[in-house]
Amino acid sequence: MPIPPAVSQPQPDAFGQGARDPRYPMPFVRVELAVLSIVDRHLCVLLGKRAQTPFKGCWALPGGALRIDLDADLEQAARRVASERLQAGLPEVEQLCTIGRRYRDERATWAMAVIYRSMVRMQDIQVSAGKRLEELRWMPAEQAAQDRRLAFDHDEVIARAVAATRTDAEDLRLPRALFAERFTLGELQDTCSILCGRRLDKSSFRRRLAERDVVVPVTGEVRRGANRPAQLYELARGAARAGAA
Amino acid sequence: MPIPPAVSQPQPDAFGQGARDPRYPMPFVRVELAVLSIVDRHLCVLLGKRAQTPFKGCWALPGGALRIDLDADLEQAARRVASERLQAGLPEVEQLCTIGRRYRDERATWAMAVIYRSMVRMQDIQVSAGKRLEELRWMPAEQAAQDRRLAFDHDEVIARAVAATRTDAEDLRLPRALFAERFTLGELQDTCSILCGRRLDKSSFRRRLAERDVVVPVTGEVRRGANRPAQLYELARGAARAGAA
DNA sequence: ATGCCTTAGTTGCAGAAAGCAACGAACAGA
DNA sequence: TCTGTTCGTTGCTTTCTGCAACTAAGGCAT
Repeated sequence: MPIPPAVSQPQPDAFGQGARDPRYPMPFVRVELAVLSIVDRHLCVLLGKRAQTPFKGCWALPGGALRIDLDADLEQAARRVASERLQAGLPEVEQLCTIGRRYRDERATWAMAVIYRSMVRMQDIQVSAGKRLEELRWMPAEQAAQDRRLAFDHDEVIARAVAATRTDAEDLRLPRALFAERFTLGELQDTCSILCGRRLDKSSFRRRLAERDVVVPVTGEVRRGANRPAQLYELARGAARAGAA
Repeated sequence: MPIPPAVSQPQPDAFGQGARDPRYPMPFVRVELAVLSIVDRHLCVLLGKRAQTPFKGCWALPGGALRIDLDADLEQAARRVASERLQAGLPEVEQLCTIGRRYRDERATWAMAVIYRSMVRMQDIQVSAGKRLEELRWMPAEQAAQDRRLAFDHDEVIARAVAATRTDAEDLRLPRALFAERFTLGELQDTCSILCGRRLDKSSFRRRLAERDVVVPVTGEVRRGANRPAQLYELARGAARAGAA
């Protein structure tokens, strides 16, 4: 979105003016991350314990201020914030929603938060609390989605992130980063089952995978346990994200 | 989203500081409206012809700058912009997405647009071009969604708005404002068919309506034409928006 | 009044899609 | 060789949707 020319006009217009008019200050913009993962067979969200006011001591989604000098666009802002706060960059990020309102506090002006959602494998991300964070921890997402003690309205945001993740999984839109390069269909079903929050039927699950070309068998490769080995698969290119109905 | 206290810190932090630091200017924020309606049995989007640079002479979604002095939150900003640009307030608005990036132009800094989507009945809204707009017009949405001549990336935004409207209609999440207080099932099906972009089967459509309690018959009322009269219905309270699977 | 045309509303059936359950296949270990 | 495990498939039931036909209820022309 380009900035309109700084023509001096009495008020901001539908299609122009006002951008640099000091009488119309712009809000404070932050980017927040809803990083989800599966920990111990449960969908979890990464939360940080705030070391500073406001909401000092409360758990909150990690985030940071938008830096228009550093970030080319919002998604890159999300990635920068991620790499600064967490020790690893996020693979795929998906915009979830944007919240903006006047602050009720006495320090009140106006603040916005653009929320990005991302799924990662826990082992791919180094969980270490950045500066000004007392702690960084994986919390059960369902639970966090109802925890009114979270900072701001992050409980509602998490609820939306969980819902979006669920509908994605129901439609077999699977985030690449959540899986190893190769996997068995059993592992895949297990993961999807956790994301969907319900038991999945084996035969029906495989039928849907086949119909929508979500996965491709990796030729001639198997893995062994104390039983029949399982065929290995990988996500079909492109099909993962676009593999909806 | 509250604004953190204006403690002077060297850089904006994950959970604090920086809001008022002049070294970290905030972007220009606009609110844009994707107002959809059904005109002449076609899904259309309301576009304005820009009277000023940038994109002078191009068609674009109507919008306006966020006014943190006037708007309590983003949704209210969308409503204010609507009532200023169009002659009527919008009934239901739904956040669609947020776009933000550095501007490539020489006047470049950074600009964001929060897009809101709304469905209205054409007769409920006065289409009259506001100031600095050459013209305001309903354009076929499908067509506009592919029209690369639109200002900014509004073609893509319209495509997303159409897609969101379509999936809503497929799941029988129907915007109240699109319908009269009372209507026949034939009219309802006709409207949904246009939103979904496909022919709908009568019996299946009515079965789904019944299962999900989307509509309620208005007792003893019918309407007459040159044939059998039709039962009148109204949208079930609450069920319209939450009536998904 | 009778027949014809139109749209409203219902019913039956066929096909698609998802769930349920059982079966054989392939391995390790006893 | 037998057993226990998971893998992978197959057959059937259930559910949902789409197609088509049918009846119902009016207006209108004859």
